[in-house]
Amino acid sequence: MDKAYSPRDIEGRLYTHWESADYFSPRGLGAAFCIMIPPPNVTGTLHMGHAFQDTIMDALTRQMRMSGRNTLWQAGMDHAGIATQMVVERQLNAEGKTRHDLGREAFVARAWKWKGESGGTISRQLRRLGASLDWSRERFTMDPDLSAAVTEVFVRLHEEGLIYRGKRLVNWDPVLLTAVSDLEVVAEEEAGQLWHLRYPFEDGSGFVIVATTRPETLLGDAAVAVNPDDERYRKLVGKKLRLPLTDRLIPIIADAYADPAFGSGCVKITPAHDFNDYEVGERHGLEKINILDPSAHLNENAPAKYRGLDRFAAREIMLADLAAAGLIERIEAHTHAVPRGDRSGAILEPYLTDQWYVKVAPLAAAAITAVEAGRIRFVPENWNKTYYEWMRNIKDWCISRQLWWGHRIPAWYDAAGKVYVGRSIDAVRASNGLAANVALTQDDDVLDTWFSSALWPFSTLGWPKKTADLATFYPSSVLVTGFDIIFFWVARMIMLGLKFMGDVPFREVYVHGLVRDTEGQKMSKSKGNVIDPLDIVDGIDLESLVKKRTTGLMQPQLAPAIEKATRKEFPRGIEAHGTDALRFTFAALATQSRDIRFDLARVGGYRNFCNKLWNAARYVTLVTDGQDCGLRGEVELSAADCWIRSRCSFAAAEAARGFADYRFDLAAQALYEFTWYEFCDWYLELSKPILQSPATSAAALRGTRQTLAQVLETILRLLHPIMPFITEELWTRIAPLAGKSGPTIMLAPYPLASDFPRDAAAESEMRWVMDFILGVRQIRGEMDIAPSKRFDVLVANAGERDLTLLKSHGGYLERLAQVAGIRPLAAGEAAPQSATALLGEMKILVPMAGLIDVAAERERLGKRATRARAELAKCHGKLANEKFVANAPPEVIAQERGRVADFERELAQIETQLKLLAELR
RNA sequence: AGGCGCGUAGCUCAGUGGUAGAGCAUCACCUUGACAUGGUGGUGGUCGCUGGUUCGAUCCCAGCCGCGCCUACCA
Repeated sequence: MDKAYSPRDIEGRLYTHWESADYFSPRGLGAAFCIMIPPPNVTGTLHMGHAFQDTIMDALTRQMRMSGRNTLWQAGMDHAGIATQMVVERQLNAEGKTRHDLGREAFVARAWKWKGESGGTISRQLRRLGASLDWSRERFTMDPDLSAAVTEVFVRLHEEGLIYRGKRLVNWDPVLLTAVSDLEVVAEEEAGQLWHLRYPFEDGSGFVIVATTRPETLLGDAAVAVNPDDERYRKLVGKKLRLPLTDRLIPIIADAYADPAFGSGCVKITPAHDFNDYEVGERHGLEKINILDPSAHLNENAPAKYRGLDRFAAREIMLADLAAAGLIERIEAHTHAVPRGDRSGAILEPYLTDQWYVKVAPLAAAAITAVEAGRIRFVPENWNKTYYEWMRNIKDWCISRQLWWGHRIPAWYDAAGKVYVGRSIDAVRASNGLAANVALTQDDDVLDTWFSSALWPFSTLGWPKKTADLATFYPSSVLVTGFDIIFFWVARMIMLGLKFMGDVPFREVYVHGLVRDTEGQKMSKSKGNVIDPLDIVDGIDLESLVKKRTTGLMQPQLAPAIEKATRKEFPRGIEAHGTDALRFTFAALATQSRDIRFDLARVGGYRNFCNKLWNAARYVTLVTDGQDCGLRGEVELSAADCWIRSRCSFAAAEAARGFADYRFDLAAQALYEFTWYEFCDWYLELSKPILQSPATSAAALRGTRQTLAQVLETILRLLHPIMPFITEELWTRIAPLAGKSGPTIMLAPYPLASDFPRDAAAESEMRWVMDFILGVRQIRGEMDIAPSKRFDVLVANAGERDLTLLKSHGGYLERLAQVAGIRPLAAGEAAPQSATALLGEMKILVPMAGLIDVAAERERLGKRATRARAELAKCHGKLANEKFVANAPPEVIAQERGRVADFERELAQIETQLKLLAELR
């Protein structure tokens, strides 16, 4: 074995082996366990969020697979309507073309071609991460059978009246030229202005003042509203106003929507361009005057002067005209939320169009009940509040998109514009008695990507066919997701799963935090703080990293700042850490927190852990390979052997608990600590004196060798879900030594706490041994005695147990404490001038002659005395409090009394010692 | 405006109604025969602030300060 762990050499080889051996497919005899991967965008590349999430899913999947469950991690990808279409359009733009130059059919063909080229990227990256997805079942949301599921759901919902088509205001993206759902709107506070405009009375007797942030919309005004309770304006209701810049007259109406406290108390009502105004317009039967075309240029309903102008150009000219007419009362600075499209970044317009909607309320009611009844459990549980909050206020879902890439809406129109919904054009003709010669044209729109995503838990398993897979794997066991898509995806899967499968799509939803950079910033290309997870795995030099971060920016002017920050943060680029170290880091970072600040230093620490494990295995191999490991023959276990076996049982319990509670951080920590601090730091060292002593019996040799191999083999299995590669590599070497066999660690059983016996006696015995060693080390460390310096240690005041333990463990003590010899003081023998450590009643003495400076030892003891006195005072304070003694549970009081005794003894001994030092000076 | 969350060592984070922990960083010593990606021993915290409940609060409750996220928004 090499001296250092080198991940690069093994990762690719092992993954290929696993996949070709078909280890990822369901095979366990136990109950089904299923996770549906949140399908990544087909043309996407792996980012830190994916890597984190997929590590968690893989860890769960591997742990369950090892535990004998019939385990499926469903693979697949999403067609990502808008995102993919934008990418392909950008490619076309680079060629100087638009999608309209190609036409729909050719454009869609081009998108498929791009899917074919780029669609493999992310699955290759997932393989690098060690993700044990069942690739043989990989699905794509636009596969024929998944598309059929989409159509089926659409048609059935339509038949039940839960999908309808209607003309109403939607959030319109004038750049992408499509409607988007409420969820795709991001409203950010932006600095703007509030224009206070004068609307003159028809009779010229004055004016009212209205305020607006979008003055150009006045061309679509249908009224001005005042509050019915507003004394100032009550008399004006019904009067007519002359709408500026037009020749139209609009009425003053009374509506509670107008807030008397805001501005003048008068509000302009533009039913076709504002969601609130739309409602007011409906109440008052106002005309909806649409003044914009789809690209947000003013249309034929605007006065000729402004017609054809972009909304913002028109605004400037109109403001100038208003100013010239003396109709601007004042202008004030005003910050307000501006709605932008989450993909395009364009300012959205409320726009009057025909769209398809899902009537959500009935679906939401069942979905709320499912969570309330505990049929779905959120982890951490608090997320159900967020879920309820949204579900109880949910509005109808606009599902049509004016795009070309996606599932075409299964609706056809005849010449008269009558709409027919059906599974196919033939089905439509058949069920409506339409002859073949009746012209039908299909709806041009496609469905929101999230519509097909919502079906993912059952469409991937063959629905609407009643398949064996559906029977086995639906509902899936757990959904692993970020809170950012609870509304987009989780809620909709629950609604449609309940509707079409009659059961929840998953039993639990594990909601993890979002990966951010060290500063807590969201990682994004434009911020230039993105880290490619595979660059952590393979390493990347600084120049390549700078280049990666600064090319292809939407705003190239940011490049210098990004370059500077990158050079500062990673002066030497990023070292290679290997997949396992990255995965372990993700597991360790998987706390319940919402934000996960990614810290590269931590990966370094866990890379070291990999190396530690590697070298532990190297040692175990060295001392056991070719030796008798007790697989046959008599075996005798030492106290140390029993101790580490007992500790291993605890570690297995901790790991199991961590996995069961989705506390991967705690599982990772428990395994890290057991492996490093107990197995490596102590047990491997304890094994050396045993294995090297000529006095050790053959049975005891077998016992220790067997324990080394068995505990290490168990550690490997415990760690495998988090660190699949190194554990597999080492397991193939270690398993035979531990008497285990099998083709792969992947299918070896996950360890149980009951695999090793708990042994309280051995634990207490070894506690004594370790405390002894620590006591001597502490003196050595604090007294600056060179590690190479051997000295004799005396013990005083040793009890019977101390003497027994001293006798049986002398070998460890001398070796691990690096001392020449240990001997109890004879009866009546005077202790030489010594530095001391305490172990219960017993004193450990390190004679000072030639080793220790009196002043230094006095200082050291003084420090300890101070600490002990402070603790003692606290304990005394508590015990002096009558109420404490009266109310605290007896075991707490007993514990407190015990502490008093301990500290008092320690203090007394320290003081004796100090006095001794003073006398001998 | 409503909802949710956070504030613990220099940094990133665990944690518990009764001795405050880890990783990284830091200091000292050490090329000991698994590992310098290592070993040994240290340094470092009035657990955001103020009250309350309690025998006892970093933990529970209330208020405040600071920070963040989500939802809905006054034109």
